[in-house]
Amino acid sequence: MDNIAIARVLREIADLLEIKNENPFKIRAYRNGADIASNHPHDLAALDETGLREIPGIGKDLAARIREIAETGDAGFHRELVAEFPPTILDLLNLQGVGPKTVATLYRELDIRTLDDLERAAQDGRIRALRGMGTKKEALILKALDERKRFAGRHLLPDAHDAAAALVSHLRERAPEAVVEPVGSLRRGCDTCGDLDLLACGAPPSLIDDFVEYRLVERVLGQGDTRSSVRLAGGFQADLRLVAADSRGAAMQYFTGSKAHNIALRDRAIGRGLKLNEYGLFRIGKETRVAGEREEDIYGALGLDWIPPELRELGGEIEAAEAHALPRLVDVADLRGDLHTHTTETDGKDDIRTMAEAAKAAGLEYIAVTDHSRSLAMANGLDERRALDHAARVRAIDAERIGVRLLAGIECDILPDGSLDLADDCLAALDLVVVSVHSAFNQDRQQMTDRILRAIEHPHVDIVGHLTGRKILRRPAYALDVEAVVDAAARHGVALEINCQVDRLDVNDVHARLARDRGVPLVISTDAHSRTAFGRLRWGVLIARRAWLEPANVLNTRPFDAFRASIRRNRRGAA
DNA sequence: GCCGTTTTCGGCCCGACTGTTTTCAGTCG
Repeated sequence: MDNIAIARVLREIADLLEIKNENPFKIRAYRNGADIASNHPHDLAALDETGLREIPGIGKDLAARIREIAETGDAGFHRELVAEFPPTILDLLNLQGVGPKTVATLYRELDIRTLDDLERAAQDGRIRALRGMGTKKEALILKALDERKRFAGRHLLPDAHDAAAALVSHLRERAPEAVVEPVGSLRRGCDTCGDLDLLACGAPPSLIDDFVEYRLVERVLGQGDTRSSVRLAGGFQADLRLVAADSRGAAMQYFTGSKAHNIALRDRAIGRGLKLNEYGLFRIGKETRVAGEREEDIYGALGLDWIPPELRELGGEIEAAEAHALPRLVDVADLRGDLHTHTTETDGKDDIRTMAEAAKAAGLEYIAVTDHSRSLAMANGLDERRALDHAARVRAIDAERIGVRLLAGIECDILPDGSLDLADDCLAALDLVVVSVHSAFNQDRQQMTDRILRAIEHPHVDIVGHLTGRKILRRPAYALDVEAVVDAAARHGVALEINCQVDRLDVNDVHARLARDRGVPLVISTDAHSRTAFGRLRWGVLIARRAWLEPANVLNTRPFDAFRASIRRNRRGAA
């Protein structure tokens, strides 16, 4: 049982307890446990009860449940709940406007167990007959059922950025005197976004009208004096909140989240006789305001350094801020090179020189040309002869000193048995070797782990590309013991890539932070297949920032010569 | 269910909006 599977059981317990109208704090404890499990870098199944209880938020009961799930695949407590309620009713919870109380009523009064049951009941007019419900609620349910079919789930980060930017500029035109900006998961740099949260400070109330009249609004979910939610064409939900200009810092803090970070911060406020909400930080009793205009002042009044949004996930940032020990996070401007690019020699769209010029225009000092190897036939992958000829062409252009330095590299396939796709003498003759998995994704966890470990042990390997193979919103990562791979990378001085393809962002923030903690160097690379792709370094940088990476943790922040000296093949005494 | 420099018991984050109600419960973020 991996952490995701453990998290799923805990989350289902929380949802079912909520439908059962149990103690809300018990529900929160389970939900918190699920969050801890899904974000924990180590396998919880490998920890004993004592080890589990050392994790804040995991106590006696949760530790026992997690052990039980790890050993048997399920928990007796979970089975008892499922016997009480059919698990299919959890689907109902995902509908906009349907919460646990409604689900419980629907099940108790009308024996509604599935989305189909619910649709029939709404169509037959049986919902409106229930106490506390009416025709509007019934219509809302039908609407939510319809939208669920069309807009499922989350969106890629860059899509969310584009949609938010267009909406922000619409609002800024209507209220030039106001400060309008994205908050929420967008500001925290999460790798997917569920909705767009926008904050407007010092705007007239009429901005709410301008918001709901935006040309892409398909449905208004709610509209009041200070906030509104809409559904946009394309599936985004957008939320706008208005506050006075002098509450901007408090509101930004509040609406940036994360939820867990905010709860911890408000808890800290209470401990100091203060109350924190979106309008400011107040002294309880006297109701005087201590801070509110600037985020820095909110954190400062709570005895903390200002915390960058990407770190606000309750992953130790509050303790670090208290100790003045927050990292100086890596920034796009720190990056000097890109170590994963393709050309027309395999499946790229542009030739070596065009890619080099584009990298230079993007402000980079060096790139590695890393076309595919032989076994990726679909991409016209290179055999040894072509790889060396291609390397000679790369070096010839580099010798012209065109303003960006070039490394002759390869993205070499890791074959299913863990051997590499090109001969050792060829790999030894290149400047940089990135190795990646492009085949046999369905190997079991042990096979895949052994496969990648074997590749890392190969003396000519410098970097592992897109380690987990995930395609965001399309396919999950393959089964892999990431911790074992990270430890091997640390032993052999191999770097891990943060791949900037917008649907990869692989490794993710959790794994990158684990790598940092174990002393594994990282690189942030575009995997560019055309001259337009260098701009996407910014997405990888967000992952790096969420992983607490400083410039020193990222090899391609170094100048060209220092970078070359830092990769495995060029280090003295490298394994 | 978790937790402890007020506490091993008694706390646990906060507010806006909607619909169905005549004062509030449910949902959401």
